[in-house]
Amino acid sequence: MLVRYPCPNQINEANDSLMESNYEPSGIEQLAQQYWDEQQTFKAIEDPQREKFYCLAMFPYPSGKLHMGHVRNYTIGDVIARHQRMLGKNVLQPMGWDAFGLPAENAAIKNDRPPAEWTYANIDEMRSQLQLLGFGYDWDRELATCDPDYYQWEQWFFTRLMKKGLAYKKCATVNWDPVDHTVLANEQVIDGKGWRSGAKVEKRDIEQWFIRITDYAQELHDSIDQLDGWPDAVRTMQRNWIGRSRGVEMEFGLEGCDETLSIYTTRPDTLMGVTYVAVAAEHPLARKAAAGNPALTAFIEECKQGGVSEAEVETMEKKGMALGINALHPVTGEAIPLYTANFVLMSYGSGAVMAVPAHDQRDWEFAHKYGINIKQVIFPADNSDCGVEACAYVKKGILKDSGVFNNLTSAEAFDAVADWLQQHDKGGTKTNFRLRDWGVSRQRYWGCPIPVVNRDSGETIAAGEFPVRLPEDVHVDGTGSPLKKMPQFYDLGNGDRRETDTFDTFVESSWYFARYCSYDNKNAMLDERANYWLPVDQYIGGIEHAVLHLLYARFFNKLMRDEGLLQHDEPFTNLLTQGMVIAETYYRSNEDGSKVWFNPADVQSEDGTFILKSDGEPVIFGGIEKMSKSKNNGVDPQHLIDRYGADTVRLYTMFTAPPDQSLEWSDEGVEGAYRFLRRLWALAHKHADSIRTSGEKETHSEASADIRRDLHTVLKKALFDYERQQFNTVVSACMTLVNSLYKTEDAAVLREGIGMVLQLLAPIAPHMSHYLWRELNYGDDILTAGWPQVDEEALIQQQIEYVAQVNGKVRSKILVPADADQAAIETLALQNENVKKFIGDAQIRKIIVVPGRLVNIVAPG
RNA sequence: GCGAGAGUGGCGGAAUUGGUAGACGCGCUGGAUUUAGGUUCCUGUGGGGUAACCCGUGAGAGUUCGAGUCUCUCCUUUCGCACCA
Repeated sequence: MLVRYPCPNQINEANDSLMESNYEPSGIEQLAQQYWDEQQTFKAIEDPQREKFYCLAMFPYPSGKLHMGHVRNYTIGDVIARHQRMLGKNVLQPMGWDAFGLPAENAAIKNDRPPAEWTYANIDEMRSQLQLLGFGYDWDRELATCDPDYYQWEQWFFTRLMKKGLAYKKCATVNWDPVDHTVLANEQVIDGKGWRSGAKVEKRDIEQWFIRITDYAQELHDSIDQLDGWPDAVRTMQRNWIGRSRGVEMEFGLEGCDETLSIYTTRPDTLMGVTYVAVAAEHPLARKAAAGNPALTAFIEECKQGGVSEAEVETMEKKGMALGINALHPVTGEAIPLYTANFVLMSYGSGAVMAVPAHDQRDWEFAHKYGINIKQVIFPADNSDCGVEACAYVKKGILKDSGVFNNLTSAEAFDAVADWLQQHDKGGTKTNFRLRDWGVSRQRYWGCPIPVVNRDSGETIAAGEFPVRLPEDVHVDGTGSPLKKMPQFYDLGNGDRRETDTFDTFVESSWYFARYCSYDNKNAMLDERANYWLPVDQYIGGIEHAVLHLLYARFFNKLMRDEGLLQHDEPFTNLLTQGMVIAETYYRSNEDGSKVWFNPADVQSEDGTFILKSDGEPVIFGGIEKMSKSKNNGVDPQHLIDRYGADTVRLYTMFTAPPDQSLEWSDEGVEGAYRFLRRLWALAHKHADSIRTSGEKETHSEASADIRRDLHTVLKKALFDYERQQFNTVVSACMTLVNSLYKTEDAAVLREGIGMVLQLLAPIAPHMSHYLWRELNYGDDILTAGWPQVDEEALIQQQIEYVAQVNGKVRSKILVPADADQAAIETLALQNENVKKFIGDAQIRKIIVVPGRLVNIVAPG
């Protein structure tokens, strides 16, 4: 009997062996998963004697069903985890749920169902889909961020930060929907209007909690240098986001009052060219000036409109209005007009900027629009012509018309201006960061309650007991957080009111990687096990998280370290940023300009146009976009698993594109992946008997030696590609191996080659690899069978084919004995007829030999 | 607006990192098997040319014996921009 364990789908087959039938994935996938289950293969146990490997893919938001982006993300993670396991490491690969967030509230409004219920149902559905795909998770460690056992530690930790002064309250600007009376996320602001009400969104300042990430800006910036396992693009983006800059901070006086206005600039060399100062519309100076000035009042009202996102603020039309008050230049004492402008945000720095139109393009455009003076003070060092009539001169140079700073270079002027300000007690140099403190308050229900109590006296105190439990039985109607309507939640008596804001969900995702290590600890946030597993050896997730999530997680790691909970400085040693899964989009326009999107599966191409299968009428091609519900271009992984099995889905996502590039969906491509697995299955089936009984390296004819050289050459490349995580070419290599093996009948070579393919494929298509490994008598468990090794002797060849070039162009190919020296190679090349022909009468200037590759004869004619 | 990427056959992509451009797969051509369709197997497949050869990696310049790869300019496109996750 060949079947070692029962298979429910195959019991009615006439033959007992699955090997005798066509490739039928569901049976072998169930068997393999059952085996891993029984063996507890993926249960992670701390063992200081073994080298650990912590492999983590970013946990999903439980939005409903798994989508292809998830499948891709978790397949990459599982391939890496299984590969490391086969290399002998003690692997931890956990899974959990980033379960708080806005979509649950939207679904609650739509379906009149509490967010908790919806979330837990989604988690159940998605968990079973992940299990179908055969991912090797230690499910004992599963966590959900909406579980009080999880978020109580976050609440406890926040109160520790409060005690250290690392958490504090201040005013910040939010998007306000004046009709729904609710705060909107940037995502909910569409063209400056609320997404549900359609009302024009306003800016509003409210009190919120912040965490002092700026206290760690320097360390977060400097330790990027240590992250050499991260893509350069991500490191650069983080560096730019933190935005360390050296500049000067100074005080501008105000005409007719004792107060001063603090302003920071990275270009103090242009200080003598300042011709106006702009403040935010919410700035006290602007409000004061607006009293009794209807035009200015109206303008300030207008500035309140629109959203708060930086992209929106930076791309809108720049507008301003003079306040009729003057600032005083810190050096000359000259009166400088004050403006209020819509692009200056109150919650940004001091809410005021100095403007030098001659040397900053945005200031230049603003000055032109409002007829403000433009004063050039920087000139090119080489005296070349550079007027500022057409645009600002933004380069550095020599100072003129700058009083005591005349004739200095920009660099010299930087220090001279800073010194002057310092001596006159008006400012000095300052290192600044673009990074702002992290606002963590959200005026939403489905999140972790911020564990503080507001007292009648205005005092705010930390909660004393954890968890501060979020009530789950609620009704959400879209007009603000239900918590605000629940005295049983917030009213603590004696005028004490529990905070009804919740945390930004980025707080939960900033420390989950550590909690997996101490998942069952009821008494502490983390324990010693965290120091065994951390840092995460391989982190995998979308490039869209390059800045925010990854920066916050790095920050939290350092906070936890400084609380004594962890030892290491950085949470993620290696980072792989996977690309998106994209597909074609098709639509029809409605009369009102809105679009109806059709799923690509329902569209077919006919004579270069696209038609909907159901009605035969044309649809418009909308480009290739990220798979999404809104564009209706998603592919349901469940259908694919049902039809082709998990191995085909996994193989396809690995084969179609390298992990870090976007993956364009193709139904034909899935067929191709399925075809390859069938071809491998058929090859194994054809030779099953001889493979089972063959020893390795028994008979080797010359033809077999050639095939073995091909096999090991391809294996060498595949092992290299595993190391650099380029899995698409690993799959290519497996296809090449199978193609080669179809050309031999040598049982020993077949046994060696098929074993090689199964091992290379074990991380990618684990079910079939597991099954065939046992069926063909290679061993009990392919995961514990080690990792294939290249036989260097098999690679040796007597003659090497060289490319013969003349002047860099390929003219011929020559066979060269493997031990030939440079002179012999040159001679062979020069003897070649075609090479001779192309040299002709020209004089040979140089001959370049690249060992093992090519010879290039330089003979320009 | 600011920051970071990406452009290679009909399509997805490869090129051992400056050394034969197009591996592997999809699609397509022709053939075999099949009652037929499907499956499977074999063959060919960047463009031009009878051929010798010539031209080809978004466009244009540059460095080099040699450039898809390095440098500069431009074009197109994707991602992020602090309350989507």
